[in-house]
Amino acid sequence: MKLNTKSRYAVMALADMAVFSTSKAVSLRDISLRQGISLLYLEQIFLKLKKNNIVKSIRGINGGYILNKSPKDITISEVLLALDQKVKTIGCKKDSKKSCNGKSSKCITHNFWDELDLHINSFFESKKLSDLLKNKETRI
Amino acid sequence: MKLNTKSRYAVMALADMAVFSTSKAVSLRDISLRQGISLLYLEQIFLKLKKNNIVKSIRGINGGYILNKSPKDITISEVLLALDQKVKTIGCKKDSKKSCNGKSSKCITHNFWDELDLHINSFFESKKLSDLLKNKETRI
DNA sequence: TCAAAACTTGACTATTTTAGTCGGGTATAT
DNA sequence: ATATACCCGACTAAAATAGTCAAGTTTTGA
Repeated sequence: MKLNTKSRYAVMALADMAVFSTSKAVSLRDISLRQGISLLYLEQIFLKLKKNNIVKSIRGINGGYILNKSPKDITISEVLLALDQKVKTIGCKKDSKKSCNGKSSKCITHNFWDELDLHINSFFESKKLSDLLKNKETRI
Repeated sequence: MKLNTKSRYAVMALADMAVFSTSKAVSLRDISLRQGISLLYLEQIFLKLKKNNIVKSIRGINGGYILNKSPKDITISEVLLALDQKVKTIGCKKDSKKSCNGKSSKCITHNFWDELDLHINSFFESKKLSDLLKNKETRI
């Protein structure tokens, strides 16, 4: 059970932006150098962040990305969602008529997984980008 | 971010045992049929559960597995641990001298991932196998 | 005693996911 | 103009997942 690197990098990159500039454009090249994340990979990630209105882009020389909202208004939940990473612990097929594992009714552990999903997702919803910057002992 | 099926099946199977018998041996064949899980896969899973003293086995005809403790004394945490599935959200390499992403100090999001791990793992530690059986509306 | 039920174990494999890279764009400030 | 930086789809190597397979051993009931 692991968060994938794409999501982790997305959060790292946004935190970087929040630290270094909330007003003027930050280039992916700078983020790449500071955070040690592949530039090409960052492009892929920011494409999604942009599509989900978490950042906006400025093209051309001196261009880059800017946070679309204040860090205190950006939840980690919406960042993960942008990367298609909502927590989904169970594999019980909900889409079909049969609910769990081919059985006709809810499996015995079904409610538990729902509870787990809720527990994790509400954590992500409660956390804002600004919360990550609070600890002064953490550094880039 | 998903729990793997091995862990999910392990929890399902143990819940099945807790429902059907806490005293006499339950064969994997029965669990397989009731829960719709491959018998061969269950064998692999129960090997680990046994190694971690969560269940004990009885060989021969009418053999099977028995819970080693009361369902109220088995935490989900220890089940996942038996399946090598502790939650580990971040990939920052802690083992090397350099801590995060090749940088020499903690990355900006480091504490956040730690907090997340704690949040999830304490959930698993607080939940007992017996908690899963409480909802009378859930059925096999 | 002996066959069948059931556990034991390691090795193997197809499929899927992950973690990227590549190549060829387009926009824009200087 | 041209370098910088965003845009975007396609591709791929490596790892993880979700099992299966083969070849046992142990125990019990007939």
